[in-house]
Amino acid sequence: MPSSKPPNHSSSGGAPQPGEAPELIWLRPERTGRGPRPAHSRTSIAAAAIEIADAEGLDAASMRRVAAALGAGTMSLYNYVPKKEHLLDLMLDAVAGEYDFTALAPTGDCRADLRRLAHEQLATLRRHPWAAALVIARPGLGPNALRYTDHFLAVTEPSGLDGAARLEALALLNGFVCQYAQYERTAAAGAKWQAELAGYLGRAAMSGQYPHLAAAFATATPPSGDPDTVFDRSLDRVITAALAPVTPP
Amino acid sequence: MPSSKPPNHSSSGGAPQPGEAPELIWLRPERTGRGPRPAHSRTSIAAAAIEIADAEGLDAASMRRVAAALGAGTMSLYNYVPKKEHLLDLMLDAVAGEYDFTALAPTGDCRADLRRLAHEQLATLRRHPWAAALVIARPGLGPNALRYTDHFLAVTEPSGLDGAARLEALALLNGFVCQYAQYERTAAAGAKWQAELAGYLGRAAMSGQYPHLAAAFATATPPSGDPDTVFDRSLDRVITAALAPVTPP
DNA sequence: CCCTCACTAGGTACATCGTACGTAGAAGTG
DNA sequence: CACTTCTACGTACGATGTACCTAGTGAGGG
Repeated sequence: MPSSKPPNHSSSGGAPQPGEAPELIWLRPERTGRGPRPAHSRTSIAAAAIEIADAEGLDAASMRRVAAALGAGTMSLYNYVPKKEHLLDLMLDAVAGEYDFTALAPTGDCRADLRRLAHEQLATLRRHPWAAALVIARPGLGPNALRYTDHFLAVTEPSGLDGAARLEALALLNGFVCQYAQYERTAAAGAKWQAELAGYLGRAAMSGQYPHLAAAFATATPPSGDPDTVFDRSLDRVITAALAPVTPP
Repeated sequence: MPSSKPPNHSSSGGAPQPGEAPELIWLRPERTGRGPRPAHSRTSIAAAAIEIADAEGLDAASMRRVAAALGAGTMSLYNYVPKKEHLLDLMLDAVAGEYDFTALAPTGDCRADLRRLAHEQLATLRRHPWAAALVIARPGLGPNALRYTDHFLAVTEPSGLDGAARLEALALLNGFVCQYAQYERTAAAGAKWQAELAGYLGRAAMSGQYPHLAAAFATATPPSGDPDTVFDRSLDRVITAALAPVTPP
């Protein structure tokens, strides 16, 4: 369609309409009003994709599989999701929509609120093991992600930090929780190879090339309590770091 | 070389040999001694793959492309790298081998050493933009990664923390630096869409659905100094968090 | 009212990916 | 020497994302 659309149509408010289609899926209207009603919605598409990804992993959520799960032809999906990337955006935002922000309403105790929020986030990421890697890789700008950001800003209001610092704190905490979820995931996946891994590490430690590693292993207490304990311990440190005033000294 | 030749070839020393081939590539010997000499080495393979990934992105480093860059047939590569995953392992470990640990030798000032190490790591991740996502997703157990771990343990020895706590600190710091590198990457990639993104966020803020976000934007100072300043500021906080004693209260 | 055309649904086709499998030959061991 | 065990590589298969094309539908302007 090289026929350039004339600059009519009074671009939608302040939206910069550079040339053709916007890159962010959130900038495309879900429905324009003309033509037949779409048979599916973004939320139903995201739900179908999430169900597949939860059950069989992110790779299983291919365009074909998702379309089939919706009872649609493969290429019909491209009317809703111009690129596979955008499907991931929809999935992520749907996951971000699982929070119950009224139950997490700010209590005035900033640290406690953040702890609860982080635990909720970890639970969500455990429910959707594929999500952590995506959250790290992509910005997340859908309506639910914005709602999450807004909630975070509300919770951290009593901290005395300004907006920018609180957004940095959000990134820090978000990153930590995702990281931890990822760690749990690889640890669970690697449990089968733990035996050969232990042998490998043991041999590496005994090789003398890694003296400090060997020393650390010698004084290690493997279990160190249940897995949530180590999360809580690190979480507390990260919250402290995130809420620290901008220029301590 | 502690890998003493086992008297019987049924079990290789302390390595648990569950059924067939080990899952970690580091558990397969690079050379068994029998048959013709391999025409390539793990390091040369990793170097070729890294060159491609640096220039054209991680997706361009396909088995075919890497094999062609080595002047080998596609399937020959599978003699060295039984799975694509393992190629990524090789690449990551080669990147981890770029550190000059003698130049980063511990000085006794734990915080300063960690700052230098983190800056070196950020520089490395900027040189190889694809690496951050992989470091987050995979454990990293090759010889160079182990050397890095050992160095980190050496540097943090004066902190007074035990081995386990220092490994947690490593994960925390590592995660933060990778996260930051990823953020830089997506920010750079999104610079083109910054205009439409700004419009989108502005409209979202004006919609009234995100009051705290709108307030934060209203008081925002976009540049906030050069990008390294914000890294340094957060890095300091994360180092503090990572080195905090195990049970503060 | 009906015409019109933006929109939807869906099929076919292609390049590219990872990799299973089989064959041919070379280097080390007995 | 023969035998074993490795390397090298071509062919082939299933899966993926998606460009392009054909129909058909239903709301808007005349």
